[in-house]
Amino acid sequence: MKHFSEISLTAERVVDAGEFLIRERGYNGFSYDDVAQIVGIKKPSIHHHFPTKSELALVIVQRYTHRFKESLLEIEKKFAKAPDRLLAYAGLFEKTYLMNRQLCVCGMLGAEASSLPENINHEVGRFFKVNIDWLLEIIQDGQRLGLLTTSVSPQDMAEMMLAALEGSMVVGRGMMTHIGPAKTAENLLKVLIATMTMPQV
Amino acid sequence: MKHFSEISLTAERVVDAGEFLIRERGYNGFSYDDVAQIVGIKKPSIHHHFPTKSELALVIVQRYTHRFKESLLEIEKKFAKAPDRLLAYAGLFEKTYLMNRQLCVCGMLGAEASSLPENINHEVGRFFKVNIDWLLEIIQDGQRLGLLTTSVSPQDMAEMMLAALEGSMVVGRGMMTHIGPAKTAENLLKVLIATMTMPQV
DNA sequence: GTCTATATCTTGATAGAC
DNA sequence: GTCTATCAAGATATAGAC
Repeated sequence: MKHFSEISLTAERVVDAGEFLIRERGYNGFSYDDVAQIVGIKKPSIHHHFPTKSELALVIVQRYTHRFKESLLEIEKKFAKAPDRLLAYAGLFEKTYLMNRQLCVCGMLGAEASSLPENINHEVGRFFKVNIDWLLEIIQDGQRLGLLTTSVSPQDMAEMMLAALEGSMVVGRGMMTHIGPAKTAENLLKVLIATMTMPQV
Repeated sequence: MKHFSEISLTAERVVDAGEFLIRERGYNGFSYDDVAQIVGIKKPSIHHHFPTKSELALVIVQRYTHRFKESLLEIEKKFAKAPDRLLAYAGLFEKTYLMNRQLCVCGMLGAEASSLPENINHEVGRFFKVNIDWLLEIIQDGQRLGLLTTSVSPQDMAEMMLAALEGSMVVGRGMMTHIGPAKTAENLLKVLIATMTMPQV
């Protein structure tokens, strides 16, 4: 199977369409014909670029993770303090969520995990690990500088943050309120910003 | 369509199987044949009880929400303080999540919303509203008594809590770590428990 | 690379006998 | 209520011409 960085222009449009459909309807909710209609070519042509659906999904997730990592580097360049970086991080999810409430590719695939090919699950796990690891570093840095509370371990805080963001999109889809990743991160940050902790009686 | 409280014994087993399959694979990930095999009758018999798939799903969500509300009342009886109630609340999700990482029915359907019949989405929205409303009351109570921080509005805190719990199951599915609703709630509570807030310099 | 044609299987759903 | 038989549609996938 080809790496996502060396595929043709048409193949890239196929991946674009596939990513959109996964965000919108999930792996079990779209077909090769849906992809074909978006790209504007026939079904067998999609198979020419990606013989099986799982191969297509795999490339979609790999490219998604790769791009996400690039965005994380940009955030580190652009923002210095942990709270600002975390807000910008939430902005990555918010960006696509604002487009018709599109889910995170791996949020959707994570939910569907039990009915997905194992190689896809593995790749989704990698995405989450990349996220947790990055958050971990940012949070450790923030705690060291006294910008974030130390009442929760960096690992736990990272997991909590990711879970809250992924969940805000899922819940937001099912409701009419304005809940979403940006708002959720903003509120979460309010309680994660370091304060002199003196438990009440 | 019959109300879930007045269906036959067999129909109830169909709903049981359907709920399990939605939690496990999602609406787009199971078929009437899957249900039939679990219940131990043939496909047309399933149609006899629930003519269409969306009707079945609707009853599943309605019963799910009803049972969830009952559990919420039990929590209020059993626990007095807001933090304890919130931990018990997370326990409701943890209970099924421990069984092979089963998702919340509405967490799954919320993710799939864009490819679901509108009446199902409406019912899923109702479930989330029930949750937010209940959390809102508990949190308001906790804040009044000084048990929970007031640095976030009750509404925002309720949404954050629900999002974090739903998300923890989605992310937990895609990873090998022990992330899940109970652990997430525990950590979230650590930063939501009221403290004398004195912002650091 | 793209197409038409086709194979094969699964899906949600119905007809009608018991 | 349950079954066998069947349907029409849609799914993933392949063969082979252009």
